Amino acid sequence: MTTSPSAGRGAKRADARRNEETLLEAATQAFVASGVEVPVRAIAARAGVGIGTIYRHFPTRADLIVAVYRHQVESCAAAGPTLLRESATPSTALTRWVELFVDFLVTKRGLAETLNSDDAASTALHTFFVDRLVPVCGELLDAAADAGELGRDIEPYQLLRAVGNLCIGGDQDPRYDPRESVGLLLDGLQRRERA
Amino acid sequence: MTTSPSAGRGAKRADARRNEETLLEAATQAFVASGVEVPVRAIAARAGVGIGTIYRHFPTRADLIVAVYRHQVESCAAAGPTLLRESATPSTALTRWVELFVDFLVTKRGLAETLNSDDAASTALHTFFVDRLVPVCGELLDAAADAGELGRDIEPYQLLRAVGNLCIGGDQDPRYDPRESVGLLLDGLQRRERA
Amino acid sequence: MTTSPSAGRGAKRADARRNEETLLEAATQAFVASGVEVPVRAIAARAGVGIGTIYRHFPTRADLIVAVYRHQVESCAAAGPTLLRESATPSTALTRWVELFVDFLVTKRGLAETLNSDDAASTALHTFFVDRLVPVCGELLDAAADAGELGRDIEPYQLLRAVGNLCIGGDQDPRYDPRESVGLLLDGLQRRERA
Amino acid sequence: MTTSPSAGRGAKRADARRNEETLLEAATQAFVASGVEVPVRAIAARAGVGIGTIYRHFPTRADLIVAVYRHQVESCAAAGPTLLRESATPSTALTRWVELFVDFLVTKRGLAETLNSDDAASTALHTFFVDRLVPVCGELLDAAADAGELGRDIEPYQLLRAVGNLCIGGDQDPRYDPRESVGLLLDGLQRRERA
DNA sequence: GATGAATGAGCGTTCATTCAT
DNA sequence: TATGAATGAACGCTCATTCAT
Repeated sequence: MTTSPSAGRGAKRADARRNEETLLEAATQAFVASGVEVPVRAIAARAGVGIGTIYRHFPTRADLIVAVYRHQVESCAAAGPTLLRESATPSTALTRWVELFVDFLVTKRGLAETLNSDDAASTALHTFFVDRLVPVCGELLDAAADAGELGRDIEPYQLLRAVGNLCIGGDQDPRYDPRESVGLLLDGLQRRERA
Repeated sequence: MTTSPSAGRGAKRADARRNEETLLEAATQAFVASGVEVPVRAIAARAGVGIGTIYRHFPTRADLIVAVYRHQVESCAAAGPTLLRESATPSTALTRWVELFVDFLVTKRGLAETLNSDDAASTALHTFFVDRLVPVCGELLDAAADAGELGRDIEPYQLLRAVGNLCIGGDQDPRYDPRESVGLLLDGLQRRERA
Repeated sequence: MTTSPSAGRGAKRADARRNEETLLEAATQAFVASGVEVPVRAIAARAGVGIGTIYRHFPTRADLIVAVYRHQVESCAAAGPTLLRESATPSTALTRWVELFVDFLVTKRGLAETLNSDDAASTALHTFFVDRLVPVCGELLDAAADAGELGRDIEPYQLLRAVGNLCIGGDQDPRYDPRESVGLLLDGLQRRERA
Repeated sequence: MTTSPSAGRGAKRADARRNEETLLEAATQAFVASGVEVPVRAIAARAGVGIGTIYRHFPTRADLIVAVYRHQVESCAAAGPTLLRESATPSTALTRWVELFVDFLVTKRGLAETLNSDDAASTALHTFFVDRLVPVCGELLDAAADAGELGRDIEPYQLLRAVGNLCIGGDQDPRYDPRESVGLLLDGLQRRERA
């Protein structure tokens, strides 16, 4: 983001930085169009750069995916405390936060699927999501529990995984609505006793 | 289409039949070890047969997958009416049936994932599951609704997909328990009012 | 399978003979439908016999092809002397005989092509044709030359190959007519002097 | 589409260009040795390059075949008008042009055969030949007809096919001489009346 | 730093041929 | 003798990854 032309050793940086931006945009589009498993070539072509350039900036596919979604994951993480402050109840904050997460996932074709793969690239991606979102989710769950609004104990990781899973295939199939599923899950969470 | 094991009028059938069993076992193991997308060669190697043998018995990957899981899906489908008869309430029957389905899915690594893929083979598999299980699930839901035990309307397909999704990655990761997720979902289903 | 209790060693023969007939018919049809390169399996399927049966009767593809066309090649060979006797001039006999040969070839999809291949099977086929037809063609050419009706000397093998080649692809392509080509060739043969 | 060897603005082009040459040479040799149906792997091996390199330069087999023969077909096409100008009579020009075509075909083992195949690659090749050579042949035929030197009407496509067919197997077999066959055919073409 | 040509392992699939039944 | 199940080499093709320019 530093545009200062004077910088000296920063000169190349500006170029590289811009290239990286281009790459991220292209990857974002490619992920939307073809899923995160899209061939690297396709991303390079979309960005109008050589394939080697991708590998220079992002040695593994995970690096690229993480980079593409970093901002949004950060936003989502940041939204937790905010929602907690601004919502009427912790439970409402939790619901709204989960909805944010779902909105994010269902608009990223193939992302939820990839979070469950077990190749090296996907594991790194998974780790990134977990590291950033589990703590936030934990705070929301704790607050709701402290307020006595939760009928059950649940680990934040368990909840995030459940929500993430429910989002898989959420586009493409008109007979399946991830939001409805997540709604049920959250209802179950708040229910005090079982039949 | 005659599957009766006694029927074959040819002498060779016994041999081929046994080979097919071997193949199915190998495929089952391979699916568990590497998911249903495992290369055909790997299955052949595991079974100790030539690659052509696989193609003779199962011309498409979908044929093989369906064959591998047919018995268990049929069992699951058959269990629906039985549970409905033998359980104290339709709601209990539904819960138990879903648990059967979950038990099936979580012990088949990669199966739940594959149900969400969109290549030809996976689509056939998906269709097979849907055709057999959606009607059964629908009966159970209807019975529970008629008994006033359901707090929400839900389409059987939607429920099955949600449950199936929650089972993804259910083994392998000790921090995630699909049964807990499904329990929450079912609780949410029975909940009458939302917070 | 032998139902005649009396027959002795001739009993099996009849069966095998009939089987061979069936095979030849099936092969003939298959050759027409898909060319002589049709997979062995397809011929077996068409004949309703096992694939092993083909290999028992016809160890190589050439054996089968030769068997299929033997009758017609023999007929063609036999027609030479007859035409020579019955035609007004040797030259007319030659023309008519070539026309017979052309009629044979253009109705056998892929046969003319195969006569030019160089794998083992095709070579055997080629040899069979040459052995039977070259002498006949030679007699006709000699007779025409003796009658002073030929403007040029030509070896019978050379002529047969030329005619055979002109027949390649004679079906299928409406823009090419082998008979016209052969007509030109024969005209050229009778022409006395060149421009 | 720019084929000018100097034009490339990238440094790498020279390298790739040379590699393409190598590929074309290897393909030419492989076609001669085994026909144009030679496996792609064999061409790659002959060129000493990876199989992917072939696909990079020539996405389909047809592209490769056309590339291999383009220059010579173009030369042949270009020779038509020249011969017409420089020959004593249109008929002589036609004869010489056909001889050029024959010289080309008989030195490309398997090429004439392939022109008659019907797979996608061969069809493309066929089309390329037809598109380039039929018009030229047509001009020569027209000129000869206008000069009253032709005894027969013939379509240029028909003539080219006949000549092409006569060249099949023209090497390899010392008993068959395509040039003699073509000579007869051309004689037949000029002959005014039939016996 | 950027490029994109080259690589080659790996995939699905076909089919001639063998051989146990 | 007939069968057809089994074999496995071979093919076309894709694409992640490396590396010379």
